[in-house]
Amino acid sequence: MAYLREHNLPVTAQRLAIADVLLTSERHLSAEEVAQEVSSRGRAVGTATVYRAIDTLLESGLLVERDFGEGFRRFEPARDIPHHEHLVCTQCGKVEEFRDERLERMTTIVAESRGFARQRHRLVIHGVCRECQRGTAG
Amino acid sequence: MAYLREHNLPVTAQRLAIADVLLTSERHLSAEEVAQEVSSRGRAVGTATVYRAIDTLLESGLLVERDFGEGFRRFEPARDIPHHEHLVCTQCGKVEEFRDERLERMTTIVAESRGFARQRHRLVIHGVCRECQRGTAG
DNA sequence: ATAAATGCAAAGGGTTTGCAAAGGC
DNA sequence: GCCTTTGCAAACCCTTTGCATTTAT
Repeated sequence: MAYLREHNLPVTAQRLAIADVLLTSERHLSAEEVAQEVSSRGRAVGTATVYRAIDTLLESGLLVERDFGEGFRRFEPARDIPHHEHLVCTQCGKVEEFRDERLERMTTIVAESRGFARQRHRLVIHGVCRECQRGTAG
Repeated sequence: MAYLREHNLPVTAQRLAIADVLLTSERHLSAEEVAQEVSSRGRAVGTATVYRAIDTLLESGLLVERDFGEGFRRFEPARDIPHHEHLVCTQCGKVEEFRDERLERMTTIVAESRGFARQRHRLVIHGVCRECQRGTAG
């Protein structure tokens, strides 16, 4: 909300609720999940408002968007972690994050060896998490 | 077309044209590009037909789908290459492929260290290709 | 009071589906 | 002829946009 004030933007109840849900979440939420969560906390919000608030948060740099190839985007708070990769469970959808310096270097080397000026990369590993491996059916 | 016969599926002109465009392409085509290319070769096809033909080709294993985060899928023939990564130019859209054994191993190790049974992974490096670096505007 | 945010609903892009017509077998 | 494929259009999902209304400042 400091951001909102700094930019002379109205601090509305909806924006605060949406920002709170998104920026304190431990999970990677979709826009729909944000709307549901905000609503379940007593303050219903329209889909458009969620997307508009997300845009603002993305511009502010407080939020980061992810694409796990599901056909829609997910969002996570931009914590202190500069860059990290994702490990996604193909059964329960759980997402774990990890960081790997070697991978950073490797992508730069590969890019340069082919004449590309590396900008960024995206690695997603799909697998079955420990819990889902135990219970055969979840 | 051998596949079609083997599975007792009708060999239609549309399916052959779509398969020909997709399986002989050097580029990573989108569904729309396939439709355009087929049409430009004189045989107009409906969008639905393109998608249905793509489904068949994906099931057959002759075609592989890719997601470069553009909001739609691209397809490439499943050549002999078992698995490879992608290097995408953020200016002209050119896609280069490369293979890296270390990356394969690395993803397995990372996944296992976190209790995941690795299934697959997806790495896309974004950058600016040599040609686009030369000409400032293209 | 002004200027912006909200919410609804309609529109948009990519993809899928229903069904009558066309076509391979 | 039987059965599948085709093609159109409508439907679908996620997201964006238009516009009247509400709200923060």
